[in-house]
Amino acid sequence: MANNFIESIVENDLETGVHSEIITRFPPEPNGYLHIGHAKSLCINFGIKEKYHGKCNLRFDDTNPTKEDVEYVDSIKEDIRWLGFEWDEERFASDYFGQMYDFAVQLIKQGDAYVCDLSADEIRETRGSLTEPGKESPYRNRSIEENLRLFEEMRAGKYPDGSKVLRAKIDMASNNLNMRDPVIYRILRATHHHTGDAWLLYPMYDFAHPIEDAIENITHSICTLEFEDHRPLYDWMTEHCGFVKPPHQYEFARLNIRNAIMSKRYLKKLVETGVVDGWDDPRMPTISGMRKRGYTPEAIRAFCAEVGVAKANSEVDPAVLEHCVRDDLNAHADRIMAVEEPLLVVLDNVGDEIESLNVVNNPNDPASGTHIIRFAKEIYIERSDFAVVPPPKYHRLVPGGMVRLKGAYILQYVSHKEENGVVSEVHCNVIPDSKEGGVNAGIKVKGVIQWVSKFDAVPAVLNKYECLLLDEVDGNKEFDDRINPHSLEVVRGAFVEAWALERQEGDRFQFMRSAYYKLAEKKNGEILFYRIVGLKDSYNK
RNA sequence: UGGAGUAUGGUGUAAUGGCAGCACGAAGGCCUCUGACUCCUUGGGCGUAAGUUCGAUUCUUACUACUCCUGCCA
Repeated sequence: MANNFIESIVENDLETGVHSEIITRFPPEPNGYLHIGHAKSLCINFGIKEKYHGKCNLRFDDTNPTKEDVEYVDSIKEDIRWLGFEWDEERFASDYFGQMYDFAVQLIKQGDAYVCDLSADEIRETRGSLTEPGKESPYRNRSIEENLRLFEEMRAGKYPDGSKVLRAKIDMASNNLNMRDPVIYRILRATHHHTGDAWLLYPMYDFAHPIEDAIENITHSICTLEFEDHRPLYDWMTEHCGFVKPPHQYEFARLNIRNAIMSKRYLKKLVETGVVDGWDDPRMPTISGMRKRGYTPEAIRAFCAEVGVAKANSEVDPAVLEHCVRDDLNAHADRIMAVEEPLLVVLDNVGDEIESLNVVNNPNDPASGTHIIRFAKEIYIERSDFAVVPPPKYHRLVPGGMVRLKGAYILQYVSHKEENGVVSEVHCNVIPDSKEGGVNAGIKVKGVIQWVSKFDAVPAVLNKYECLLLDEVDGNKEFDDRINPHSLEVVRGAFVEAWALERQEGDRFQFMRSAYYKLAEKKNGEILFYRIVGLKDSYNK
């Protein structure tokens, strides 16, 4: 059953025998890190591979050496693997530079391409406008022999950068600007990250991409909407290069998330200007940033499935993404307890002994196992979990009230101390035999709160990263006015279970006082948590 | 009259010439050793106008709105 219009096309092609095997491709230009928008494309292309038992190639579309770098190809591969996708062939567009050159020669011989001496400015000026046709280049009707010689000389380095280009000879009067004799080769003396200095002639996307697809026998070349106008040129290219069973291009609307920065250009600027720490800064909507912040591959893939594929431009509510993360973490993340703003609770009827308690790692997942936490006379609870004057419907500890310590006993209020109007200490008694399974375990209490033993608490740093947001105040499209990076808020004085220290880096944790967190790194003996996403809070709203 | 594309609840996305479904969000409630989750309930939609038809969200036309297109970027 097709989930979207592209899958419908694929299924139809399969049923009618147009294709017996589906081959897609993911063709990033290695000029930046992958972001959540790429995840959508990944899910579409690899999703088709998986669903219809086809293939999907990873191809680096590296036709512009001035913008590309190996750092990016490495990161892209890492991110795709992390998301759980396996590509079939791994290629570089630059692997085909030799073949592309031959196709260019073929076009020249067919009279379908010519060497043009116009400058970039002149080409722009003679291209016409949206409403007016362009003017034909004075070099348009050079002889095939002359074009062949000139093109060979361009390759040999006889001409300086920008002095000559190869153009497809199509139609300067076309309503589609892409068909007005598009440039297909330019001279660029730049060292290529993959081919070094082997070439100083580089093909343009519109020429290269259909050829790359055709060489790899791609059946469905899926790209974003802005390439719709390029499709006639794509088809012209495969036809004039003589491919008998050419690939076809299909377009979908790119992903937009409300208030999130999704443009690679802007993301790059954030990195270069030092607004963020790097492409993997937890505030970045990059795959690596989201990974660092604690998002799971499963959550990201679920999000892409939820968002769907269509041709209408839209803006997804970030709440959908947050829901997908919560959903996955709720099912799979181990729980620990933590308090952000500690309040000391002294248990008057507890001696100096330490009691080990066995608690489940994840109540939703029996296979997740258990771990030991230690209970003692002095514990910390969250400051907001005690209220001298409770607001209506308060479900936590109040003077005269009872509350359960998660994983341990029921607590009964005895007294509290205040300094300058601030609660400094609370005294309670523990209800005997009120642990799970105890005779008093069934006592109805107002609620359940988290706690950490004072002697066993591990100091933690909570990094409350928030997403980078667009400032919507005036709708100004200018970059600098729209970026509104939330400042990093580090909360010290927080404590987590000692058990957290024993965990492996990269393990996922939750503590659900008011948010989800992931243990991100240990630094200088401290544990660093990143806040991923807020929970719904039916009390505070 | 430049060309191309799109239009379904607040958001995203389906299906269909005949009851418009799902998810997120929202509102209310039950439950709870996570005020989470689960569960229950509620509200909310086919851009406008004509036409074809017994019947149109679906087909046709016009209109309107939005997006993309004048890189030797991809």
